[in-house]
Amino acid sequence: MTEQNPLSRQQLVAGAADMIRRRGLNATSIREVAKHAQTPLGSTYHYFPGGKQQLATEAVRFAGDAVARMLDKELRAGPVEGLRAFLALWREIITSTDFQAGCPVLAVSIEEHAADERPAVLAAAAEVFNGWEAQLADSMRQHGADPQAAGQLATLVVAAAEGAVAMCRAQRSTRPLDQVSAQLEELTRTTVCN
Amino acid sequence: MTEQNPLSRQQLVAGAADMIRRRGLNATSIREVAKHAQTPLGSTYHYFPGGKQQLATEAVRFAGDAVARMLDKELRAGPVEGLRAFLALWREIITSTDFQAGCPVLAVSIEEHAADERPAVLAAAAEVFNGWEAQLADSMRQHGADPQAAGQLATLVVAAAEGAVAMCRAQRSTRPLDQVSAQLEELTRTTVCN
DNA sequence: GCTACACTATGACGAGTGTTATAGCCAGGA
DNA sequence: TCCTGGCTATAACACTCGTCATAGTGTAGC
Repeated sequence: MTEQNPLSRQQLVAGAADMIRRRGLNATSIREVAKHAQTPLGSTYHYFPGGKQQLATEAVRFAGDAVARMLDKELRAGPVEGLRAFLALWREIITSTDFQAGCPVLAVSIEEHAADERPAVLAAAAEVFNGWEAQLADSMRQHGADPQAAGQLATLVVAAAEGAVAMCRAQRSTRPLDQVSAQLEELTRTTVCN
Repeated sequence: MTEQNPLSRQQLVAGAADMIRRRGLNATSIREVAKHAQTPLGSTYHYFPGGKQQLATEAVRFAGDAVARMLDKELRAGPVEGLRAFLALWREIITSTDFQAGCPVLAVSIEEHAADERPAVLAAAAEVFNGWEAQLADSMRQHGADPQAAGQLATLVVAAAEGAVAMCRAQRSTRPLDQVSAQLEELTRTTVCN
């Protein structure tokens, strides 16, 4: 078996994303990511010469792309259906892990970085957030929503979903996300059918 | 000077809260908290025999109480004014720290904990979130809002604010919070004057 | 005076961290 | 056959971490 290199690489990235969304960036060590992916520690620095920074950045992009692909597919049925799928995805993540996992993009956004530098992983997180927002807003606009209102609502959707997921983990309850979901759906419905 | 003991203790708690909201719980070491508060490391374990767990728990409650007191005061002018103050506080925190600081309660909610245990710090975070929600919801109800709608909207306010603050840090821009603020204000206005 | 006790100073323990270096493996091409 | 180069194995470096123990300080109350 020759070309299992990219396979190991992908497992590393996926494993890192999974650990980051459960424990946060700082508590995710390269050693444990490698062990979890059954990959030697040395290979990590072979695949990711940029070290932890690069691995984390790719993990954020990986998770962001997975959600974006799902959004792209579900939004074809309309903005409300896409929103519902987006919220259902987060609900599935927190319930299927017994409130242990959240969003790796959020996790990365609130952790340490020196005052003067702007780590690549933060920039990746910003891009992911912007991408989700753009997908949701575009879909609303294509269904007759006021362009500015669509942009604002898309931001609210992402912010409320991310915040609600964190609150669900703290309270060990899906109530925050469920309550937020009901209101976001209603808002989207009225914004689309303006 | 005899009774500066509680002063050191308070500085430790306040410093821990500040570091947690900037770097997260895991990147906040007791050594650095002690150094920042100009307190010996040994004193930390004198004041907080429960170790890091206890210090973090008190820091979360400290930060939560500070916001709760502010909310209590500003909500006396009405739900919309209270909401405005709530959102302005977060805006001030992120701008005055050049997007370095966020919410310690959120930070603590998304970090590591073993699958079987439920750390005290997580319970404290849940209480803080519930407290903010209750304050906002009660104020809306006292101003004629539908009880159930008030509860839902209060949850949305806290979730959206927390999520928006994190997004602002990632994007180094107050835009997410500003857009979310406009919509939450509008929603609160229409919910109160039902 | 002197004891009691809140607090400090200091150092150590074992464990874990990111990162680097070096030697070794083993399939593919010449 | 040899050699090359992607990958692995292993160990080490120089930290930092939470926590504990122990000896020492100084002030308050008797």
